[in-house]
Amino acid sequence: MSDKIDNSSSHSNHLSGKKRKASDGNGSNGYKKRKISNEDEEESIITNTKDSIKMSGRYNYEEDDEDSNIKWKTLEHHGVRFPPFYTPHGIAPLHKGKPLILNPVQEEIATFWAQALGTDFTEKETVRNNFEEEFLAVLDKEMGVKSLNNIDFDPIVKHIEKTREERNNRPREEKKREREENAKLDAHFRYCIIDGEKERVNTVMVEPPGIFRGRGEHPHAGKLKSRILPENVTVNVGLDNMIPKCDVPGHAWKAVVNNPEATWLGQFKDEGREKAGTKYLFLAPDSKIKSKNDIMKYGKAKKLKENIEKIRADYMRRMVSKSMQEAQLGTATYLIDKLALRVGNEKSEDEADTVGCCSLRVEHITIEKDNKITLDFLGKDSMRFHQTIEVHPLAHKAIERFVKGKKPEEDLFHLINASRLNEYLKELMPQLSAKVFRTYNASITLQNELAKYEEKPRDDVEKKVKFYKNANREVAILCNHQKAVPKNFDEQLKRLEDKLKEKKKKLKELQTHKKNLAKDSSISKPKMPKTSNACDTAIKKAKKAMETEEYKVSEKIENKNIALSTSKINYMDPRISVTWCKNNEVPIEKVFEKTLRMKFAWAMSEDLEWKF
DNA sequence: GACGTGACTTAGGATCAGTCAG
DNA sequence: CTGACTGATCCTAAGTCACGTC
Repeated sequence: MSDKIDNSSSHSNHLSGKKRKASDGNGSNGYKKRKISNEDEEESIITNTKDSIKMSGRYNYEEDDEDSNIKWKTLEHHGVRFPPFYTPHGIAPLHKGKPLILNPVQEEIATFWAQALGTDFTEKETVRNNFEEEFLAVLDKEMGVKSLNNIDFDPIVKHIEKTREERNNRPREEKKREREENAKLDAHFRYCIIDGEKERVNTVMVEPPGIFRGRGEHPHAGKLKSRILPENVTVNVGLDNMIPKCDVPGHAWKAVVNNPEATWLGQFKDEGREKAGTKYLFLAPDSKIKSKNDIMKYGKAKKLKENIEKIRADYMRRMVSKSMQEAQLGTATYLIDKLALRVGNEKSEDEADTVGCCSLRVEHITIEKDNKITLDFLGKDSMRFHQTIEVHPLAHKAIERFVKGKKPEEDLFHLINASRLNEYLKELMPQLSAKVFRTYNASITLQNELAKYEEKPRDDVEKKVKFYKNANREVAILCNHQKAVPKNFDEQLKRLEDKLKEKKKKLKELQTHKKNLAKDSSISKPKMPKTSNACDTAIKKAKKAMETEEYKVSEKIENKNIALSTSKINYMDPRISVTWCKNNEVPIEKVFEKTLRMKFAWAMSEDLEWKF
């Protein structure tokens, strides 16, 4: 196979596979399907229909107009990687004390379970029931297994532990070699050529089989994810580009399509799981396409900023409308704006019960006195939102009106939904949708917080970075970005606090020593400065060390369950950070790690005067 | 409108790799 | 040299939103 993509950015016309030939015929449902004459195999090439397909298979790119959906003209890549097939270990679990001999398919599934054992996950009733149902279904009837509880997976667990140990204990060299080999394989799939440019691909491997782990109380947690084979995978390739070779022997892609209206290189679906959606393999965040989308996203948020007064006035007006539906639109928009809530699309019974603004139920809200309300619900990823907030008196009144006479399980905003709300937002500003408020509010919060910084000449970079992180934290809190408290948080904190105590003690000692020295300059103590001047220097240093520790402790506490990274990656316009850093002489790498600097390369050279 | 779904962004946790103190 | 810690990267679930269909 050609390695052109791997090691050069030059155009490759020699990617593996066969060059596609001209097309014929029309197909169905959104794609145009064509057969290619070919000696030994049939390949169907599917081309996106919509408008362009009118032109019998070739796009006339010159005619692309502004609002065309075409995302690229040429796209060439090596397809997708598959995880290795399962190698049976032959260890039998015990069924009622007797070895249960499994075939490789059964054994693989038993091993998934054994791998998960020992965690809370496998103790959940839903998980056990789902897994039991699926596992028993693949066992042979004659085995007579009636319950998961009758199977002892311990032999497999032991085996897994042993192999893990062995793998860990391999010589350093061998591990390194394996890593390098893997990196090489990865590199083969890691890049594509899109519109003549070499770009990184974000994900190159399809998901391995295993046990589905939903978040929160997911009704399907514990079900099986089946092995994805090339027959489940569709690849998207430029019409005149090489078709990636399917290098799993004896297998072939489900389809090869030419869909320049989409940016994915590959997509796959676990046909065994009805409710599972299509998964995609996309480009990396530093790619042109992703960057362009990001720029547009922040552009929209900035536009919202310019119109925010007008928009707020509008939804406040609606909030008091006689029409209940209008009032709900206004109030929901108010909450989305004020609390940075997500819009809240409807969800099915087959998902965890989480909500956003439009799907809030009466049971999620408590009306308090003094214009306050308490919101308590599970949002995306089953993250809890629990806050008591003072709202505008009119909002308070409106909410009282919506709640009246409803049962706890009824919708707070029963006359609207996410798409109705977004429709309304479109009237206010073209392209406006609910999520733009989150981007806007995150960005404006960061900017306002950072603007509070008045440089004290003596502030060093460390202090400035601390200030930045505090601003970042405000945004994370606004967006309710949380993380699990680390398992041994208390120990870790204690260790830090001990260290701080030590530094404090050290400082005290130095200070007393200095006083003593002043009384009697002949005093000499081991490891202590000899002169008053030397004391001053040492004290200064010790103070600094103490402050650093102090900061570590407070950061640890303040970030206990707050995730700063999500807002950095997705919400705060990077130009705010870039310009603040430049204006305050903070090296950008102190606040943006390497991947962020790559993702936001487009923002790195922004003018000092730029404002969100 | 309700509903399904395609394509994309957003999300937290797991894992990996490098670092640092003991 | 080792084990704990940390930051970066990987993984994939879970949202949003537009669009087509009925």
